[in-house]
Amino acid sequence: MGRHREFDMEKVLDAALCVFWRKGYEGASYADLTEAAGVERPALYSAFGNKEALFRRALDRYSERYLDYLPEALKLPTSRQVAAHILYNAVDLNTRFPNHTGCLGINGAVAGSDETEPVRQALIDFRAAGQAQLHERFERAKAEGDLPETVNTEALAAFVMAMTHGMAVQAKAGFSRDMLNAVADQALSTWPAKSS
Amino acid sequence: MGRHREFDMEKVLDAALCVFWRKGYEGASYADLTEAAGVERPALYSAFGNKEALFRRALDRYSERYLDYLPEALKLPTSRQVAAHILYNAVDLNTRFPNHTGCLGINGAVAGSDETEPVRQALIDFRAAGQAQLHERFERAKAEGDLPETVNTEALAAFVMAMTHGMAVQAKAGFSRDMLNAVADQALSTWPAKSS
DNA sequence: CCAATTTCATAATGATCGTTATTAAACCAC
DNA sequence: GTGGTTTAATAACGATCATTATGAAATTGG
Repeated sequence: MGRHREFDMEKVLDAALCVFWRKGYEGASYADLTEAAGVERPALYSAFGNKEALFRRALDRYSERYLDYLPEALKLPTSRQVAAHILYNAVDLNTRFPNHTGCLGINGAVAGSDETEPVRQALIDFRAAGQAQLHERFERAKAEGDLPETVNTEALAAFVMAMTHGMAVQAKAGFSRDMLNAVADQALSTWPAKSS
Repeated sequence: MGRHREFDMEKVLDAALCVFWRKGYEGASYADLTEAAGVERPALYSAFGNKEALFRRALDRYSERYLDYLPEALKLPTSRQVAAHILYNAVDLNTRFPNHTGCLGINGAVAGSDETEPVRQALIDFRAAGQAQLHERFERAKAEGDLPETVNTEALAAFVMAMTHGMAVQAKAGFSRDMLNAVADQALSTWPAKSS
């Protein structure tokens, strides 16, 4: 019994996601969030809890809705294809929406006040999870002979992630899609080949 | 005439720089700044102006005190040495101080509220200036035959900068110096050789 | 030594922050 | 329909934000 909820929680979450994506965790105020969502403050609190909980829900939704290219990439046959798929899709995602360029995993919080520390750590974990999957995939590639025995797969995964982070910063700075694709080309230009 | 200033402006500026370096522009409050500097609020305002002006002064000082490796790098004989000098020195700077890891150019502001927009833009310009110098140096390298005629020097400069940005994010996330050096190794292994 | 001037420290400014009482409206079971 | 329950909207909460009056302390020129 009781009154029915009048708003669509998914739409509200999408609106909040866009605000966080654009302004980051600390830069997004409840005034921004409620305006974007078209809902009053208490509705956000009753539906999602506090700001940190809302951000975590938005981050989850970000994974589900926009990062499907990551599991896709891991299924590709060669490590180079995996990396290329990730980098070019990251460029696409980082430049597709003029209202929120870059990546939530970076824009969300790189540095901030002590109060934002749990969110900053959540984003560190979020990025580390992607890197771990990539690392694992590269280990498999090494076992399959797709990568040389000498390669440092952990560093290689960190390198690919560093590229996505760096391009996300550049996308947020207004770099064009073409420019970022050229940067990705460069990153892939001499992928470690199985020498001998 | 009049009373003398009792604090050292350079030391106060250094203290403010460390706070911004650690918490970013938006995450650094005057409570943080005054505590670190050991001076009261009105002293900061009378000496530097408002928060934005203080940040800009801190950014200038950051360039002078910590980014001397950039002009050093540009003087090196080959483009590969230039890039290597930049990347390894960036790793060193990003991991040298446990209290403020990463890079002010990134930690300062990637995303934020609308109020922080001028500072965000100043950091974009700051990073663009470094990239432009690098681009120019690579153009010279091409003219000297150090780089192939076919290379996209703008994308190459953007690639090196993307690496520094990405590694700065990772340094702020707690990556070790050794790990980041391995990432830099990887970035340089993709360096374009003058084929044939 | 006095007057003018500058810096200092204390404390207050209005605004905005994230978070909730509070009350009216809408719904279901009975 | 009526009572119990959930949501909606208004408005307020204390805390903190960046910024600044205010007045005492300190210094120099006359």
